[in-house]
Amino acid sequence: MQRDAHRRAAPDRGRTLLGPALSLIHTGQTPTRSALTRALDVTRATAGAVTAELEALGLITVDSRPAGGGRGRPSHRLAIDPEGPVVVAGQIHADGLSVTLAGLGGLLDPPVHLPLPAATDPVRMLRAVAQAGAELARSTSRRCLAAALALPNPVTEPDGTALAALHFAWPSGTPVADLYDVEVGRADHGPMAVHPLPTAIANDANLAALAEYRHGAGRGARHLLFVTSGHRGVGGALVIDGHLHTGSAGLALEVGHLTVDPQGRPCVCGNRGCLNSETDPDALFAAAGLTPEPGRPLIDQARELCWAASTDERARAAVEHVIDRLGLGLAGVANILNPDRVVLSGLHLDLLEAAPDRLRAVVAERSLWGRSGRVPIVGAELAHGALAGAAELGWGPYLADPQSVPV
Amino acid sequence: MQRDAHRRAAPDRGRTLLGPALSLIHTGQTPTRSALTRALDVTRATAGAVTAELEALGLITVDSRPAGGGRGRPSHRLAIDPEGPVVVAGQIHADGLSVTLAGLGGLLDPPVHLPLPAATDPVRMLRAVAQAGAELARSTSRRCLAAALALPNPVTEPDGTALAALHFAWPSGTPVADLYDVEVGRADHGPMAVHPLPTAIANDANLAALAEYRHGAGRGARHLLFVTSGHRGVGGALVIDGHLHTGSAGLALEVGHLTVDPQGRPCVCGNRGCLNSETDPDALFAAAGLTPEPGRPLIDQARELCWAASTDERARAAVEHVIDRLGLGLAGVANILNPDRVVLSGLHLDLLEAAPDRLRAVVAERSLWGRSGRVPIVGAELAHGALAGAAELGWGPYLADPQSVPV
DNA sequence: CGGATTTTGTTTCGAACCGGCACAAAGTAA
DNA sequence: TTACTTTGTGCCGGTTCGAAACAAAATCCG
Repeated sequence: MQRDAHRRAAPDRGRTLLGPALSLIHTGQTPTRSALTRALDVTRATAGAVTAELEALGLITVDSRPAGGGRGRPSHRLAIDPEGPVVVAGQIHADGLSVTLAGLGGLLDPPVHLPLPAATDPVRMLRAVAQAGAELARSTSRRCLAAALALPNPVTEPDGTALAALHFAWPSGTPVADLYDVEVGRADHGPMAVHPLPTAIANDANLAALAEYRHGAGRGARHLLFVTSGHRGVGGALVIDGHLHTGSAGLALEVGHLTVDPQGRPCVCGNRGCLNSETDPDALFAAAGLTPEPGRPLIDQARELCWAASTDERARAAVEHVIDRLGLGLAGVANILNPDRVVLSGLHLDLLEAAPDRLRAVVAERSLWGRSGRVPIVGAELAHGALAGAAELGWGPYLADPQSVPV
Repeated sequence: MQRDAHRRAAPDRGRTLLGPALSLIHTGQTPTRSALTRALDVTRATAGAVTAELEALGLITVDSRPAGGGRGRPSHRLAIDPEGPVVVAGQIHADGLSVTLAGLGGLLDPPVHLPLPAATDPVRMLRAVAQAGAELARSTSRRCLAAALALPNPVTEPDGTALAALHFAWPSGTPVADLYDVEVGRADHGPMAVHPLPTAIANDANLAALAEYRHGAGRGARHLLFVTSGHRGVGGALVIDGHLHTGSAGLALEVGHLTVDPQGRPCVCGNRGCLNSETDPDALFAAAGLTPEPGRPLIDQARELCWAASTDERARAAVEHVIDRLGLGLAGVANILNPDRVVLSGLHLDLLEAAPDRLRAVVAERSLWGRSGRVPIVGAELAHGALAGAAELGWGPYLADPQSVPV
């Protein structure tokens, strides 16, 4: 008679543990109640109550069939509810806009890509993202809880203005957080959306770092240094014990203008040999003595040059030239931050894969403390790191307090 | 009839709030129960219970006479009990050993200074510190709760071994934490000491940063960058939201070998123009075209050179030369960490005071984000920062859980 | 000077949250 | 089948904190 009963009333246990418990399930670390008991260091009774509460909130499901294993009573698998709520995750990048829906567990729907609108002023671009997200939200039966956006520019905190949006000539100080909130408020996200829909924005490198930390190559690290390279230049981010360190104004880890070759190429900042100008596609082509074909995206051609390093002598030499400078920059930052893992993305990931041993050797050579300073350098694992990070940003308040999820 | 009653039994409130409350009183932020109520965001009832518990533990006193002020019933001042427990704080530096007793509130007894023993092997130096501390502990009627030590070398975590103890030729990897614990265990700290006396060690720059954050020039900062220069070279430390960031192995912020002048002076690390070799006393004298007098401590002469900058043209030029390089290094680190305050100590403090505007201008010029990157640069306030930090280290467990203080 | 007002401190009660324990459930091992 | 191991749940109680009423001690103001 107890089977298929109505969802039980909220238990009198596990209120403050809901957040940590959901975060563990969200990152795939605790597939069973028993694992939750150990990870949270609570009694089985408490873990059971927490599980029941999360199930009642419609966030997780408990597998009806036991998952066998060793001796003793088998545990039931806990999983993110595939029909649970979603957030809208968006990204603005040099090529256009990307939008997707994201449930818990780091699971993204296949992203929708839109070309850059003809007018790239802030309001119209943010409106395009908000409307594309609203369309996705209307198309699903799942509740929509938030809309979050990744930007290719530094974002100040706590006011949420964008700085130096080079690609789109946005004025520095554009209040992107406020503008996006307005546009999301105007767009119709359908009857299943929370009203008003909470919004959040952050820098794409920071968000990609957060996503890698929770669902990708950064799992299990304590201090994760993330470095990426793309159209905009070099972006860095630091995750400390699960929290992004964005500095007092959101401007930490802007490592693009670290000097790695005093006699190097000139940079827009006025100096020579910045990490930006020494490890971007132009630097790679210059080192190879080649000129990129006009018309095709520069970043794609640079990646092909990396892939050619195993067969083409000139490509190999160019890759090594750039890698030596990247290694200097990474060692400098690692000596300051002493991370226990470094994750590379973008063009830096292609450089790493072209000559992993050389990059690791250069960094180790410049690390101050020998063995203690030897830090693992690995590649990013997520295909859409910034989008996945935007999803994390949107989910943030609900992961901290699952009871704030509307019924 | 209630006056001078026995200390009341422990109340049924404020157990988990004891630590935060004591920390607030410890840092002088909440001199009254009413301020505690606001700072902890609890009810007056809870703040009152917390206060009573801390008083019962013998850690604080409540002033019997009201402290007047505005309207309404006056509040009673809360203060650290001057007869409360102490910890032994020690420091090993190039000139010798320093030891003192420290109560809560950042209050140090006048330190006792000892010359370096003839034999500078680890065991004998640690024994000398432990015995000097034991003598102090025996001489007081206050209970002694811990012994903590500041070392001039990088200290790895969590194992507590010292690296590169240049001045004393200690082998890299010396297990200082274990050795000090043994020596403290052997020394007699008197009948009022906890047995066995807990011990802790850490790097002096990190500890000085922590002390400045809690009791000195870093009060109120969120992200504090601390940089000091002394006999050993440059030491850095970072406090994030009240916690030291020592990196995954305790080796963060070792900024001495940041390159600030590619054509600069050679450094022991093999490169040229490291922050160490460009801002140490030798660099200052070289820039002035002077040779220090033999016999007198180099650091003292360098400080005198800084003080002479206002009157002596050659000293002024030398100070500005060094300051320009120090500014480059500070800007580089600040661009990575985005702190909201920079505190300078040691010779760097003398440089700052000799030409504060120039140093601030150099850093601002090299900061990436204009106004947003302009960070206050101030001098350290504590006379014995590392010793005060060692006291903080020793008090740490009790600040986190005041109930662990033995009755 | 004396009551009104304001602010602080205390007492009492109850709610929320979690551990301990006993028991039940569901598998494996022999 | 029996013993054992491990997992899940119901019940009790303890700890901790908030709400509210009350009490206390000052200033304000007529």
